[in-house]
Amino acid sequence: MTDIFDELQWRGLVAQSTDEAALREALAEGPLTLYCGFDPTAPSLHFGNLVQLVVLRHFQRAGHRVICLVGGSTGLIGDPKPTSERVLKTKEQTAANVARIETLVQPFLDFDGDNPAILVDNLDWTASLTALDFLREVGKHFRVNQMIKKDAIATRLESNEGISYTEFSYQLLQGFDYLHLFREYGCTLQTGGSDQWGNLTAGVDLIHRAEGKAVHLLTTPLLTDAAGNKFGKSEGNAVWLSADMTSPYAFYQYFLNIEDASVASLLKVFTDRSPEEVAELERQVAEEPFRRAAQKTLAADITTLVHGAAATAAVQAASEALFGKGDLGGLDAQTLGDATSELPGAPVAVGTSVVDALVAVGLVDSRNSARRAIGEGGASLNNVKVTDPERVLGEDDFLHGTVAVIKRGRRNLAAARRA
RNA sequence: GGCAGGUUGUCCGAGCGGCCAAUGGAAACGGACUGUAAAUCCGUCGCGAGAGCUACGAAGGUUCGAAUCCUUCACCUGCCA
Repeated sequence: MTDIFDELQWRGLVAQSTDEAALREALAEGPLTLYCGFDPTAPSLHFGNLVQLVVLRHFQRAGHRVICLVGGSTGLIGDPKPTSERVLKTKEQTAANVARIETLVQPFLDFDGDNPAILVDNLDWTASLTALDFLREVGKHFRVNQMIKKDAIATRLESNEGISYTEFSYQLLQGFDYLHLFREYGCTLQTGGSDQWGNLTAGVDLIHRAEGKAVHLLTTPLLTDAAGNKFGKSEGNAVWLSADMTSPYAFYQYFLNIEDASVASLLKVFTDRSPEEVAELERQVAEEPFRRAAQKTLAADITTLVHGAAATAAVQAASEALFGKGDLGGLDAQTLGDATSELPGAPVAVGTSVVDALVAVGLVDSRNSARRAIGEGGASLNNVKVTDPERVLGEDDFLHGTVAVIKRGRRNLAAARRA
């Protein structure tokens, strides 16, 4: 499988593209330049952005020139969400987010070699642009009649939320990025999530009008589980790529717990596994599901990609120790220490109630729900179910005198470290 | 600027003076089952041990008593200027 388009298609990374035949041809003719934008709406990138990074990675490895754009200016405006108006971020916040994202992106692409990826910030070419010039040079090419037909805009216009002029203008800015990169770098392909289609086409139209040239788009599908829900939420929180926002342990666990029905497709999307390897893992899911070989491979591969091999090894060992059979008391101090260091936790003093410990350690967010959890039989201490709501942590509960493992539900663990 | 409608818990959405911490749905969480999966069934779902406290855009007011009535403000929507 040498054809990049075929490969992306097999991996389930192609949702929609402009003129597929023309794009295939362009890709086959030789290296082209493409870009994908990331808006600094948060101090990190998340699961959804990971899909885009993986796509860029494939393109770079196939010999194409990749531009990674961080939206220092578009982030100040805000991409219209179909549901509601965004709250504007301050310039300082946005700049800080840009800086974080620029470093975050480094491991996914090769910025040095002989086909280096390029990192750009659209603030560089929009900051000095005056409103008048922008309206004259960019705005003149846009028809409001078309702009209001885009899904996100249309939805907002119909809702009682409305839309600000600021967000309405977003597509102009993003379109201008593509035009700029087309002029500066000869960029002729933009990739992005399928929900971005409306914004992406803005650039294609703009280039067509301003330069009379046809350029390409390629979008990735929204990844959903068997029930049609978006992936990328763990415990109601986004799965972030930054270790300080989603720990490598939580990150690994998220993928380890992917439902059977979805592992194969995620393996294709996120790992470099070949069709043969994926087929073999699928077979194992069907025949020996309890081994969860596919989930383990998926979790290990992605964690390695995002956090590196060392972090993966640590997190795998911790998972083995904490979820392996046998009671925790049997673990030696070293293993226990390493394993629990991967867990979220908090210092807890001898004599603290289990209720307070559950709260302190972050497994529940109020003492009420801690009590509820115990009442439901959903809390355990060192893998032993806690039934007495008055139970207090004693000396002996801190294994090796240092840490007690608190569990809520089947798979949420935290460490109560002796204060 | 005028007129009309709207703002409820994570989300959607009832309530229209006491019986409302607030119907219903979704999400989420827990238990049973299994495999740290899915489906299914059962349960929970503001804070507080409790008395109680805090909540229905914000601030005041009327009332024994307000999410429900009045006033002002903010924001949103529509129509008219």
